[in-house]
Amino acid sequence: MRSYGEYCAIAKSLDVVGDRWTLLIVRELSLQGGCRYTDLRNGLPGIATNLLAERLRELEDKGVVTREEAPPPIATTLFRLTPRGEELKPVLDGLTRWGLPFMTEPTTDEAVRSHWLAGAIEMLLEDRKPKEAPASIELQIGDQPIVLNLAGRVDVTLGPGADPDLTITGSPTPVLGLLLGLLRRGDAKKRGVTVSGDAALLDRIGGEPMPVAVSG
Amino acid sequence: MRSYGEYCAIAKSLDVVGDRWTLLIVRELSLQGGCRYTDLRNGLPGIATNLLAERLRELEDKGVVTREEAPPPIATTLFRLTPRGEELKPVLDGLTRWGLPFMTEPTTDEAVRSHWLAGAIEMLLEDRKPKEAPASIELQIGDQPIVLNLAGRVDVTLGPGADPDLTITGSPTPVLGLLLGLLRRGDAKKRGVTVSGDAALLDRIGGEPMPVAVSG
DNA sequence: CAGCATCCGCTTTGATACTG
DNA sequence: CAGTATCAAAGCGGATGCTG
Repeated sequence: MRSYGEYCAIAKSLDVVGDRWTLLIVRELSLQGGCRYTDLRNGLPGIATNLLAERLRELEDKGVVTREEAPPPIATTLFRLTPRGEELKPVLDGLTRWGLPFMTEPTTDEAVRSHWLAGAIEMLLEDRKPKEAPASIELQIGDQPIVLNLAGRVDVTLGPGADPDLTITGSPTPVLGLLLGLLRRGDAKKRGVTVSGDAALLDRIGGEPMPVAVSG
Repeated sequence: MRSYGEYCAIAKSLDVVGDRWTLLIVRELSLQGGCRYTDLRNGLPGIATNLLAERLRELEDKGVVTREEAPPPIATTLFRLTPRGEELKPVLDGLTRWGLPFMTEPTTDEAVRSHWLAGAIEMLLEDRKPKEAPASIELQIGDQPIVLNLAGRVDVTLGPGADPDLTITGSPTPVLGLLLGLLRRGDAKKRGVTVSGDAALLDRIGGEPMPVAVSG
């Protein structure tokens, strides 16, 4: 990308991560940790493969990403954020927060990936009864289950959980609305959400009040 | 800009503010408040005028910017951030922080504007002796003076201050280094910084420790 | 298959000139 | 002052092909 040529910290940042796709690549690496090229393509539907390769090279040059040539047993290249790259987390969090109001029900042509939602969920939810016994909630909303582990704080992992205490199934918006306490259980049910297990756990979690679209 | 088509808050944000120049336009309006078209052009050296016009229209459509047709006595259009636009501040702050390490001495082809630096300064500095009498420091580093008003907190304004207690002149990097406490007064002097007035005020201000380039 | 590189048509950007 | 209009250059998207 052509530099803005401004002696300004914001412009300098955008000189590095302001290109199309670049911050989304950082998002992938931030949410998923080390990724293979193929994992990245999967998490960035629609990116042209040459662009992905080029962006990765640029990010490597600029010290945001490292390329790890894994030894024989794995035999694949792993891309990873450098510490400097990890420092972009506050920027990603800021964009996540700001973008939440746009998260109305996904249209049919929109890609949905569980790990994209996992980041937002982890940022937004808290364990309101941190002294109670650990418990887990499994969400069925994307391409794979999302597991919320409650144990003083809310820890989010992907993939099927071992015997969750509560399972929630439905489309993204009302499920998120239910989790955030913006939608009552009855209203969520009307919008196709299924709750099975220890529903009391819903009162245990919650987020700061915010006017997100998921409530609408 | 073509939408990323992802059901992800970050991608949704970038669908709105991810275009080239867009966040810098938001920066201008955030730092300067209401701006005329010409003010924006001035704060965005290098932008093509058709692009500025197009971006402003898009931002207006998306509810980030409003256009105020001022009445006759002023007879000019004022662009302003909406409340939703103001909510981008955390994103701008995140980018400011992340970009600071890139702020080595500006090259000759880089534009320098005082108000770009003012935002970073206000974010980084604090009044460490909030109970002392109010005082002011004037910096001569950009296209216009920057005044730091110390009164429990550090308030930054542009334009010449009325009889500042301390005046600092020099090139941006060492002046910022001096302010942040990363550079001792002697070292700053060696790098061309002039300090005149109540130099004790330098101990009154300071920022959180951070490895910024201005120290180098 | 993973990790690219190349080619080509389309869109976006940049530079400049011009206008109410 | 606040924009349009125009056009060349750069960037992007999509398809395809190559290499270990």
